[in-house]
Amino acid sequence: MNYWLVKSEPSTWSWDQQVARGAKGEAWTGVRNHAAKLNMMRMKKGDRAFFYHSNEGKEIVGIAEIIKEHYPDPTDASGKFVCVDIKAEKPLKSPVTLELLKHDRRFAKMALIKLSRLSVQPVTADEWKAICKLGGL
DNA sequence: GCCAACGTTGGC
DNA sequence: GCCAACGTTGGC
Repeated sequence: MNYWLVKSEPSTWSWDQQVARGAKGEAWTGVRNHAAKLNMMRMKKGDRAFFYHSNEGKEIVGIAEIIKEHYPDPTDASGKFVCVDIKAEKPLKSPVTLELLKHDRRFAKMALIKLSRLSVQPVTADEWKAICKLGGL
């Protein structure tokens, strides 16, 4: 299984809204960046992704599961970009903030720290485990 | 195909 | 609200 991190501004699409969608999940649309697109194309059904709130909160709030692999983004008229479907799996017991990650050397290589604008990014198994632990899981 | 101008993201 | 980083666009 591979691990990922996806970002959303809570004012646009929040973890609570994701949870409210339940098992049917929601299409993760609107990504218009090729690096992020390539990451989405590498996602497999059953992969897990951290759900990060950018701008407001700036913290990882939950874990989502990829339930449908990439297909053309219906919100993209050009047809060049893709989306995947994800569903909320479970929240972190305590959110893990960007502040915390920045001050822990284990996460210094994460795209979240180094490439702050990349909205869909890979997470290593080690990073995944460490963040789950920090989040109380 | 280069590069300046411009737009967007997202932390601060 | 500012600005750094970085992606995209368009003139040449």
